[in-house]
Amino acid sequence: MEDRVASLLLDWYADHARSLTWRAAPGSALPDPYRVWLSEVMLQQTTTAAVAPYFSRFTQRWPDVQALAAAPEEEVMAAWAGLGYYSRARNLVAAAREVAAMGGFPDTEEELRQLPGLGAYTAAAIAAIAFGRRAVVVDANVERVVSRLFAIEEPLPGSRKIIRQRADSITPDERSGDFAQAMMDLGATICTARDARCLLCPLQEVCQGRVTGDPLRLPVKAAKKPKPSRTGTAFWIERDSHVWLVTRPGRGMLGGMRALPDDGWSAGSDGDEEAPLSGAWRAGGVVRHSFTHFHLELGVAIHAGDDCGEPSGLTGGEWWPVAEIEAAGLPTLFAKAARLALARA
DNA sequence: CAGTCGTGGAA
DNA sequence: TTTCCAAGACT
Repeated sequence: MEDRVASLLLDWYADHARSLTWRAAPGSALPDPYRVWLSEVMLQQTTTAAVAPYFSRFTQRWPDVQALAAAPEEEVMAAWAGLGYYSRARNLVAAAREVAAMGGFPDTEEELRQLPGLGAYTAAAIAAIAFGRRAVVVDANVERVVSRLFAIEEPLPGSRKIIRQRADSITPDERSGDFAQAMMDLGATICTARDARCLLCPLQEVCQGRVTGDPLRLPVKAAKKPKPSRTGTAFWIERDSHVWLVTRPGRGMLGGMRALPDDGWSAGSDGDEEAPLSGAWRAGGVVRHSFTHFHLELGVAIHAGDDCGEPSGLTGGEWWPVAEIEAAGLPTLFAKAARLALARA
């Protein structure tokens, strides 16, 4: 059965591959490793629809890895704003500089794995897709498809080991890049998390999950913890058509990103409501935003004393032209807050 | 190993 | 409204 899977899947892929700008046509020449790498990093935990416009902007602005390596990190971070998981952007720059110094991308899974931001999945994906190497590519799609295909009852994440073994057993020696992308397309369009459209599936005749019962209940997953809810405050301080922005510490939430000053809210505790500046404040509204592991209700406080003397006590930030706030590269949470403040100004 | 780390769309 | 989840990496 194992060797049947690749054949069935690759045949299906020839006709049903999704058309994505970073992807080569099935069976065609190997795509540019730079574009494969960039797309794979952007696609980590991120939908193709969200990635598409960012991929276009990045490749237009930085057409190759040398260009990206030469870019100021700050500009790359700002260009990444809104896409989330910002450590990816920091690692992207670091990896680009390593690759540029090496004279090009390494072409083995093991070497790729050493680059910052490349884990087991991404290294395997690039080795297979960009360099035609046989690699066992396991992402959430593959986990789901394999769990159903082999009717694996053990719940995730404990089942990862057996899933990898099973994925290895069906990965072909040739065209493993197309095979990986076919598995992901199958998981994205047919064998999805909320549906199992078995009648449309090219693997229906070999799928054990379909025979053994309800494939939708696979893979079994451990229950998730409820998200806590936190409150915090962001502060809008405007003088002479400029707003005070800070750059957040490199590590942690929204690390390295420009932001409005705030009162220290975090996943673990509410903000302390302490303003960075004395004087009168007025309420600018509330932003509700959900992160991966907690909900945040962020109040926006607007400084009313915009005609007093030079604000003292403001350090570690910069005055940013309000008219160019879009170019500041604020993460979505603070972009929402800024929008609110500007609407109430 | 389990927690941290964004965001927007779908149900 | 709330939950789930999408081409995971890192600690």
